[in-house]
Amino acid sequence: MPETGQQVGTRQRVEDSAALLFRRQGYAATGLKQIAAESGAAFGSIYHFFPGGKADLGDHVVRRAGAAYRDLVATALGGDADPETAVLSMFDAAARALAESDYADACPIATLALEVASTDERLRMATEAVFADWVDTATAWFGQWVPRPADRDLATSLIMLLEGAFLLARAARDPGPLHIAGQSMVTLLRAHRSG
Amino acid sequence: MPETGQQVGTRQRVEDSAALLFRRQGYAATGLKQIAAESGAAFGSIYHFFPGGKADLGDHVVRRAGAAYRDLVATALGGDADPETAVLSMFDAAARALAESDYADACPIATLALEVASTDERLRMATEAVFADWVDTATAWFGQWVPRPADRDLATSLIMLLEGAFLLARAARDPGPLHIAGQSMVTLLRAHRSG
DNA sequence: GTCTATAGCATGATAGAC
DNA sequence: GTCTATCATGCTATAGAC
Repeated sequence: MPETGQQVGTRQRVEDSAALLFRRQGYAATGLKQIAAESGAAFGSIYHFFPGGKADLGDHVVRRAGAAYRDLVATALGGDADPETAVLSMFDAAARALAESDYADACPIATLALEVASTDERLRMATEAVFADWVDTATAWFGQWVPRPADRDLATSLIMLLEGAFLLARAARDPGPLHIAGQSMVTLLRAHRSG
Repeated sequence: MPETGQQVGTRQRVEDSAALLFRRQGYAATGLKQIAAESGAAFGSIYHFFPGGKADLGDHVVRRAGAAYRDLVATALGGDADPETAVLSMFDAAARALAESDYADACPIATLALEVASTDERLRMATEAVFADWVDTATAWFGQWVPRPADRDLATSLIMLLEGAFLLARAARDPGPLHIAGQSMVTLLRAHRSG
């Protein structure tokens, strides 16, 4: 079934709306009826595309949004030749996007990940796979300038600082933490390049 | 009404159970009936002590658990004379506590903070106040060895690394991120002391 | 594939007996 | 202060017409 024209199918509209709502208000607080209303899909269509119900939809959304955000961050990092400048501009871009969305669009899966970590093993494993993918991607990027195993430690610290900064920035409605995180990341990179 | 003996009142049992459940499964997924059952209190007692209902209870729990966790971290940091050793042992203690709770007890307010950041202004402000209090406390601690304004940047990075590490560690059921975060924090501290 | 209706069960909140 | 019953509403999930 080839896509004719740029029309967006019902399934994708459902996934997009679910991703947006899970990101902004979390998994438990988002109802399937709200997703149906937001996406313009009939309630029954959700169960047509995701027979396993909410958990099935959540699993798909986590993996799809996770891959998309990895590409977004990889693009933000890859544009520059100097790694320190690239790191700073990536955190700046994240800060700008967060403020422009009225502090709603931070990490697409962090809220859900914390909610399900101790309550839903299937969704927990989906978030684990996404974070591992992000760390792998960042490890390969840092590997251009830093030897093992420091590349992986830097990559893990990058994700941790970004996630922690998103948390503080959303709670305070202030982009400041993201800029501090960027500076700290530059300091860590310098220490590992000279050391 | 003086406390006679070490009996724990109904109000505190409700707060304790709510704090535990909010921490492990989040705010939206935790029902008042579950809190009543867990604490052994009658359902109506919750509304007796918290007339504003769930939001009222959540606000109290966030501030109380936030202050308790600040004291816990401050104690973990303050025990040692050497700041680098103190930072490492604090992250080690956090890793141990997390693993021993089967990756359930990480930050007491992070899940709730992300859930309410864009949906409940009163609770968002409660989490903002708690994080600001933590950063202030850590800033004063770093101020013993590092001049302004680096003390505040280090304090913010400490909280961000701790929160990001908790997220990755819970998702992967692995304490590794907390140890990497501790090492990165030591690197940041060294850079600011020599620089 | 789309859409509606509804079952079965939870929720937050309230009223009122004791 | 404690406890129970209940209301109105929401949820996930299912069944079945079209």
